[in-house]
Amino acid sequence: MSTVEAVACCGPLAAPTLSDEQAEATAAVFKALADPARVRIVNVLATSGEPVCVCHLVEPLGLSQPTVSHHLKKLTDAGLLEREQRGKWAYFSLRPEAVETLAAVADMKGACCR
Amino acid sequence: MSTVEAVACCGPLAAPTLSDEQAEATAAVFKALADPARVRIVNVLATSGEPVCVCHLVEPLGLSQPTVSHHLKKLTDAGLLEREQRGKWAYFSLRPEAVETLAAVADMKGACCR
DNA sequence: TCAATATATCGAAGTTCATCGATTCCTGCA
DNA sequence: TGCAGGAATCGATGAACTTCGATATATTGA
Repeated sequence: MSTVEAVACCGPLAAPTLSDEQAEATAAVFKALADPARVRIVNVLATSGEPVCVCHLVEPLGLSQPTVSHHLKKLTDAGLLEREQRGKWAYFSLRPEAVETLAAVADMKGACCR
Repeated sequence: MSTVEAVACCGPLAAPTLSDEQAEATAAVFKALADPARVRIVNVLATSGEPVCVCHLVEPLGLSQPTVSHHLKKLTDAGLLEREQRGKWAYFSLRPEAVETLAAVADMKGACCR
């Protein structure tokens, strides 16, 4: 399914031309963020500034451990997160490249209206 | 369901604190963009610069008229689009306020890494 | 008022998704 | 080598989503 991360193939919403693949990838990136739990995860990682352990996400999210793991996988598959193994714990962080790309994809202030 | 438009309630991904309502609204905005057809619609509206008639969207999208209408409703309900009736035609355009908000919501360059 | 055209709504079918409990996999330690 | 604990995968269930054809609504012009 996701042989290549969506964030690496997506095109800006304001792109002059947008291929079918780019439109699909762009939608996939937004789909990765289209859930309250995943918005929370990204928010925690963005405000933390450093990698966060899975065990520190389960309780704040109020979801079961498998469900949190499921959401982390979706975000990682989309290319937004990076996984790092530290001993028996798994740490996740935002990929700086993805942060940059996402901001560029969602920014239509230049090309659009008026 | 959508008594209030999501884009009016959403909070930035990098917000220092994010209420449950904000997380939900932010996810709803991304969900509105989580489909290739809707990405295409937004792209057309962003590059067009002026309102676009529904009849000019059906053919390029390669979808049936009811399906295009469905996607336009989703985007409008989220607060991203504005509908304008011109005679028997319906014209849609990006809401400038939503363009501004979306860019701010997706921008984590400030709070995050580095 | 009636016919024609553009758009929205309805109902249905098939697919995808979120969530959980149970289980498996992996890592460090005794 | 075996055990303990953290995290990922599996299987199932119910909800939500996309898509279409058929139909309803709305607007114009005759």
